[in-house]
Amino acid sequence: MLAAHWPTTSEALQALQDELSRLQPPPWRPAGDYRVGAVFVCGPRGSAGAGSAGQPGWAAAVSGRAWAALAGGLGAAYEPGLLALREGELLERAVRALPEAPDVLLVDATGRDHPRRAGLALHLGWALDLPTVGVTRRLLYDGEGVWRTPSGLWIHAAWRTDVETAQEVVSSVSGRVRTPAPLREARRLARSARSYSDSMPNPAPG
DNA sequence: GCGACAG
DNA sequence: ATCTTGTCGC
Repeated sequence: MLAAHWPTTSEALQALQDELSRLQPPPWRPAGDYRVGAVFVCGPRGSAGAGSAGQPGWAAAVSGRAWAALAGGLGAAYEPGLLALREGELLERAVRALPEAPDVLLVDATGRDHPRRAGLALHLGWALDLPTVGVTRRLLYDGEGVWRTPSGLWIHAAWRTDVETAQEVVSSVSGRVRTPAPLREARRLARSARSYSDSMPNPAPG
């Protein structure tokens, strides 16, 4: 139910975030051969700042060797604490387009480090019923539930994950480069989808 | 009034 | 987020 997962007003989102922060889903722990996926969304090339409601967007998700990419619409303009209004639905659709879900999903967003303790990484995990880990360049609120990688990224406990699990998951897919491999791949695919759209003729009106 | 503020 | 520019290290 996409609509119920992603409110379209800040009041409704804040109310949902308050509810999500109180949930206590069973913790997930890495075991055996587990698959780390990732999802990424980007806006139009050349756009900067907070953007605006209704801009086009592109999202891609990866899980092992499988991937999916799609074009869609971004929601509201970006506002700190309300990123779900802008990116939530597109992220969910990209992950659902995968032929098989990963065991745990990396998301470019925070988890407990949020004014209402329910950042987009946590929210998306709830919406997808999938354990998630947040990965960001900067903190949002107060650094609750985060671990800092040697390369300076912030790793966030999110849906069904604590800081230790988040660290273990990210470390298992991190190599020489700063960004964890699945996230790099999802980012590459989303931007590739954007380039493809840019190369296509405009759709006929009507 | 100013800057800061996940992406 | 995205783009540009510059700098450092391999």
